[in-house]
Amino acid sequence: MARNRRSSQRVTMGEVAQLANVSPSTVSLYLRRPGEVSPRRADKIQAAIDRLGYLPNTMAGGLASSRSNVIGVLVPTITNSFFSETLETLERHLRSAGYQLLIGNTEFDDSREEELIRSILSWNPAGLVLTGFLHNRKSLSLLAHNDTPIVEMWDYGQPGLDMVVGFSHHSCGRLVAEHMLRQGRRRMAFVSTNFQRDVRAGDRYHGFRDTVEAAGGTVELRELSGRSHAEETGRLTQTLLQEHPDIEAIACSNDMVALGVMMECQRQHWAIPDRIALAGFGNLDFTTSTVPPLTTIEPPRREIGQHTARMLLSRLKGELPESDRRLDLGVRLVERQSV
Amino acid sequence: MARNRRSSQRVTMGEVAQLANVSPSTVSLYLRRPGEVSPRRADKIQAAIDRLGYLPNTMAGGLASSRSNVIGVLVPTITNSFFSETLETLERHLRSAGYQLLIGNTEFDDSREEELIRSILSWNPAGLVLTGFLHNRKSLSLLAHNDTPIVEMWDYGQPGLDMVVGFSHHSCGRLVAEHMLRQGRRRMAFVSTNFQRDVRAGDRYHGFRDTVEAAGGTVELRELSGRSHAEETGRLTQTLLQEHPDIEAIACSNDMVALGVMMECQRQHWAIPDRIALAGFGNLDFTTSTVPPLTTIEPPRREIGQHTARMLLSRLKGELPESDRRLDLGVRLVERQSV
DNA sequence: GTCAAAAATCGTAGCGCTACGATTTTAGCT
DNA sequence: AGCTAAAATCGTAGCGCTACGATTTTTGAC
Repeated sequence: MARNRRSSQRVTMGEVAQLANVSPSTVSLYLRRPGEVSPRRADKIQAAIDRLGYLPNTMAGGLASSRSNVIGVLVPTITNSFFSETLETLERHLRSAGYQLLIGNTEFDDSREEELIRSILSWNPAGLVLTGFLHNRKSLSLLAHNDTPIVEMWDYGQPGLDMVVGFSHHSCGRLVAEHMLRQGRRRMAFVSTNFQRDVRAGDRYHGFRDTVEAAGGTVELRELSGRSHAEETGRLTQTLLQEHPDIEAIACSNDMVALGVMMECQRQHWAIPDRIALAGFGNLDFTTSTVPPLTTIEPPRREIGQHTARMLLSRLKGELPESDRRLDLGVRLVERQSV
Repeated sequence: MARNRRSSQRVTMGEVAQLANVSPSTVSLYLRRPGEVSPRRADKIQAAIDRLGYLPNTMAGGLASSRSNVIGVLVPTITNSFFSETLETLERHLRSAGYQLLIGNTEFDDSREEELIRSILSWNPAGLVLTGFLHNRKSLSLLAHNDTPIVEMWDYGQPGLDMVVGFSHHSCGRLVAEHMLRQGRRRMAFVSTNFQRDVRAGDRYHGFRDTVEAAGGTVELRELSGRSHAEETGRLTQTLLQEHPDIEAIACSNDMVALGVMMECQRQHWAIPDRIALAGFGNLDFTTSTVPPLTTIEPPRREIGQHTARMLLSRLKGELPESDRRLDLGVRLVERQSV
């Protein structure tokens, strides 16, 4: 059944034109602006398209128009509901506007990010979405030589390259700290994924520590070696509370870490929140189901996707004023029973 | 600073050639097969590329060679560690072989899948990766008129369109059932996400029910209205156990559902596993941290990605015999303390 | 019926690159 | 030095489409 040599793309616009008895230009026009073709031809063209199973060749179109419907998106990892929900929303909004997402995984590594930026720019994308403000020197130079619209998302508070949609991670830390202080806690700890890996976790820590210390409290820091891992988190929690048995509250860089801490507390029979208050970050699905339900920070995951899409789209239409290129979506403390 | 009208792609291969004092063909050759260019020119060309910040235009290249380095991947949702881990692995393996992933979200909707297939085929992709065997009529016809290599992943046991990498969901159900039967349970229930939405959850249910009933047990089915939602799961569990207080074991279509059930059991003081045995599917991160840790099925998430990539790559090199186009990776029961 | 204006259609010239055969250069002999 | 084979380089002709100005057809006022 394998008909041709290779190239799955067989039917061309010219063949459609021939069958419909019009010129290729008319077919092209019909595809791009159907309203400008007379109904009679439009029907014949559509019939020919259906009959032949014609699919336009995106590359040829993109080359000829020197525009592309590609938007590149780089996230540290898609294995993480933070970014995957943003991606899903972003995808939905951009696709309905006719754009195609090219997704890349930086794995929290800026030289990988550079490689991906290079690869995506070679598609001549209509836009580019990056996570955070941290890019290496070469990436910055690549982007500087390029007038592609760029959104930096999931952070806020630095100038940024072009457009910014996110929230302040420092505020997240502050919010948790204020809540714990309000509950009368003073001796705190912060258990975190690795700062090297995730700079934004570092920002949350600083917001937490600054607020606690300003109120006369203390913060003990524990950093995991990599991403959150239940076993390591358990061990870390155990030694933390052996060394500092007076700790009254633990803030975590994210909900997975908080879950690890919570399970260790259950094993050790340290009651939450009576003996130890606990808070996370992310408001992941399971946080409503733990016992007790986890107090956490709700980051605007889907909103980031939605507003990134909106900004990019209006920017591409050339109607986004300079003043609207920066958006702080803020965060919300979700008060449950763990603090 | 905005120099040109539009088109972020400014420097062409011709300009590089001019600066390096060679013809454009030589630059092209250098980029594609560097070994065939003399070291002297190679250096000059590389210098020119660096100096001008040249980035090749993927679309032009793709059009000219009528090949593309694009591989389309369709998953039901990326907001789910099942698929996102497969995607991450797939991405890593394929990118290192020079391919670019075009990811689409079908949202468990086959007309959306069709639209995405159309959109991806218009890129003239080198390969296509789909989730499962269920595709609508038009999708099948699109694919039939097209000799793009296709992998259907995350399932096994049907003929498939071309290549298949996955495991049997029926076996997952059977494995859980056998384990529960071994523990002496007979009156069972299955709490599931919606079958309409996720056909594979239905297969797991059938595997479970068939095995239990063959051993003389009973299975009560409860289906959620959509994706797993902690609150609805809790309600469903409560009424299930009111109506059938003799139930001794609950199998769930996935770990999130199992977590919802577990939390409801805790609220109602039904001891797990003494009063009720519980099992999930997926072996998600949190399953080691629950109390008690959850018995579940480990699907080969990363292996699917890895073998899909391997198969696709060797197929693209034309060296994958017909006999190696189908791979059952199997699953493993992870015995913890909930059953 | 005639004619100008508007609408519809068409032809041509690329977009930036690759494939491949033609041509030039180099290397290795005698 | 002269010659041949191999290696390196180049020129040309597209890939399938879009942009845009030129041409043809239609419309409707008189």
